Amino acid sequence: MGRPLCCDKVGVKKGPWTPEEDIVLVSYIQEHGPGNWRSVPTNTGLLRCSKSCRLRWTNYLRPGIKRGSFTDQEEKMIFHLQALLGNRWAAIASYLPQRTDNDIKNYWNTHLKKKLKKLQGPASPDDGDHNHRQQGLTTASHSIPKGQWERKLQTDIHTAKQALYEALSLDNRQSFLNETVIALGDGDGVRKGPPHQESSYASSTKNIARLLEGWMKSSPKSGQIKAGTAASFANVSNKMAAAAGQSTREGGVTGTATPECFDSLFSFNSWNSDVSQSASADDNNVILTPETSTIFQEESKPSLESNHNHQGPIKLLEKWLLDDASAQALQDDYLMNMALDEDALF
DNA sequence: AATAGATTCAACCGCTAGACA
DNA sequence: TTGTCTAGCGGTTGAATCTAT
Repeated sequence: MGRPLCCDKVGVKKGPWTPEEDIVLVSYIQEHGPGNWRSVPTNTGLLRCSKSCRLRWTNYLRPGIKRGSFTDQEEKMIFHLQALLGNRWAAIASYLPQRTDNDIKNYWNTHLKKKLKKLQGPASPDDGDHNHRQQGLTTASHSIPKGQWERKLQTDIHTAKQALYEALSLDNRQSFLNETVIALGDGDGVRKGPPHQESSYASSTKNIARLLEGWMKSSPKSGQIKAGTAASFANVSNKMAAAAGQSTREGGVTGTATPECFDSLFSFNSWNSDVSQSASADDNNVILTPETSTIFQEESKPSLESNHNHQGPIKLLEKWLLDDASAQALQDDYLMNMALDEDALF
């Protein structure tokens, strides 16, 4: 009796999620909360492995996710954080509450890496993503197993500090930022128009609504979607229908259509959390849900909470990273002198 | 208009850490 | 201590889409 495979190849669907599947998943999580992913496929009837469900939730359906182009500040933060943390996308994502690690990773690989290469001019044949870091860190994530490279990272933390200091030093910092901003704003850094996925998804949201109407009339195939899900599913479908109508009415399908749909879908306006507050800066693309607000506040970005509870250097660093205005106040001398003790960071 | 190459990003895969028995 | 299981992470892939010719 081997261990039951998470993604049993037989009978497990792969590939892009359909809107119907999304709704089933959202409905289920609305009702039961996230977690216990292993039971999700069983309880919902979704032909997906638990991993796939979790991924879909965390990367796409989870409330508070902002989609669409990254702001300059977000890009700067990613630059800084990547320099500081390396390719630890989940850690980086914890500083960008509205972005998923997958999003940040993709954005780094597709946009920022190139910007960085441009900034640096002709680079070594090695990966550009590590070039700006100190040699001590360069190969860490490539050739050293995770645990070991963590240790190496700690060993080399002072080297890293120096690298960061140099990058952010009084003279360099401004120019670094300027260069960054210039490079990031040089046209191709600006996304032209909404991502196609969003519009296609948005339009499909409308389709879901229609589809669901039919679905509600002729109840789902038994076994396809479990009974417990059906009630909230119906609720969701009604709201989805309204949302889809709204997105259609509001001047065609745009890049913001999806969040609007979801926002309307859950008629949620007052997610009073740090996440939503930070989201409010440019929250036209934020997906928020209501019932989930209490559940998800804690769940959606667990690391956030712990980060916010952090005191000391990491807290200040966080402030520096999150608050452009405070950046000046937290200059290099602080960065150099702050107790970058390994325990605080890792 | 057709095609090829480039780009994007959602999803998958494999691995690891942590919890638990 | 050891083995099992689950959740989570980072790297990679490939289909969809865009852009250039």
